[in-house]
Amino acid sequence: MKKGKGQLLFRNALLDWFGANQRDLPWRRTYDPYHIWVSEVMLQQTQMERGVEYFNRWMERFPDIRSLADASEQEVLKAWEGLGYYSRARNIRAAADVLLAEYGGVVPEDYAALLALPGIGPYTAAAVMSIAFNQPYPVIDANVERLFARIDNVARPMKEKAVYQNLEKILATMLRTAPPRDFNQALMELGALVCRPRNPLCGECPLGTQCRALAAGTVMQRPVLPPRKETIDIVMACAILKHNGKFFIQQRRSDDVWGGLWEFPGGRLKNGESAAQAAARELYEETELRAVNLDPFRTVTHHYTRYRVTLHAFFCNISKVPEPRLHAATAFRWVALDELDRYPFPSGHRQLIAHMKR
DNA sequence: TTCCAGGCGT
DNA sequence: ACGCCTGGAA
Repeated sequence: MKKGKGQLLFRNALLDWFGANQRDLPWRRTYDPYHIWVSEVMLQQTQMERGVEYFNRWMERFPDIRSLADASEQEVLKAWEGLGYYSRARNIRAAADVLLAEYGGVVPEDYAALLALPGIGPYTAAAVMSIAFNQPYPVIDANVERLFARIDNVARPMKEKAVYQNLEKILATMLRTAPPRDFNQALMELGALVCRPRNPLCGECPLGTQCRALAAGTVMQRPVLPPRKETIDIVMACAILKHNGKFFIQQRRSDDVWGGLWEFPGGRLKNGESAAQAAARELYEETELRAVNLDPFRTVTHHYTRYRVTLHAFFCNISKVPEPRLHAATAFRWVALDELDRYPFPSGHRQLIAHMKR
């Protein structure tokens, strides 16, 4: 991008567009720092429409930092259920404790203090500083990277050090005169609504005359993305154990995938093993309970990271009075079908529960 | 059915 | 550098 006059044109066109086109979102009603913080973390991973639903439910349940700090981790995970990346929910909860203990329950207007909180990195700290407090900190998220990759027709990955530092410099310069709250939001909003990853609306873009990728016909090749990693298929089986009308669930360790969430015992098939054999074996290895009457129920698929999981579920019983000994989990419960909703489950297990209730 | 997004912690 | 997670778009 050109310096001086070019940057001024850029900023004015961007701010005019934002003034006329910004969406009416719940956290834009007050710009309360707690609202901005939670919405930024939620929106990092969630499409806007779903994010608004989760945000509104969250604020109803945890209207302020104190109510969040008073809540159990289970309640917080339940409110986050379905969003994925559950460490983020645990981190928000942990940060609320720190804010209460060290900052009187208030979000500090201090970049370094924000950065030191669990789950807050450079992006979120800059977003809270600029959007909540209107301070001149550049925010660089994927929207901003994509927008500038196209404006400047950058042929290298945006994460490259020199490329990234150049972008930081441009934004810092513009923020010397632009209003931080509106400017940063405008960049991200334009990236989300117009300069979209697929099907960008270049005909409606207020920066079209300044876009080098548009002029060069390379919009769809920008930004340059790193090569995708291969998807790995894995097959798993789980045992839905029913005894005296209740179902056995166990809670995953907090340092593991889906930490703190609940599940039916299960695991990966070994070489040459059938799904039913794996379900019974995993149940025994994880709980020392012996399955009888294994009955195929449903097969569901879900994804995490670069794995595609096919999960075979089996109903089963046990013959003797149960006293499980846990080897893969931190707690267990016997729960009636109607009560399962109170516990947070990973996506695949929630699919199974939905089928059980039909 | 496949592909895709995306900041933080380790 | 890599793992975390999911639902919706293509």
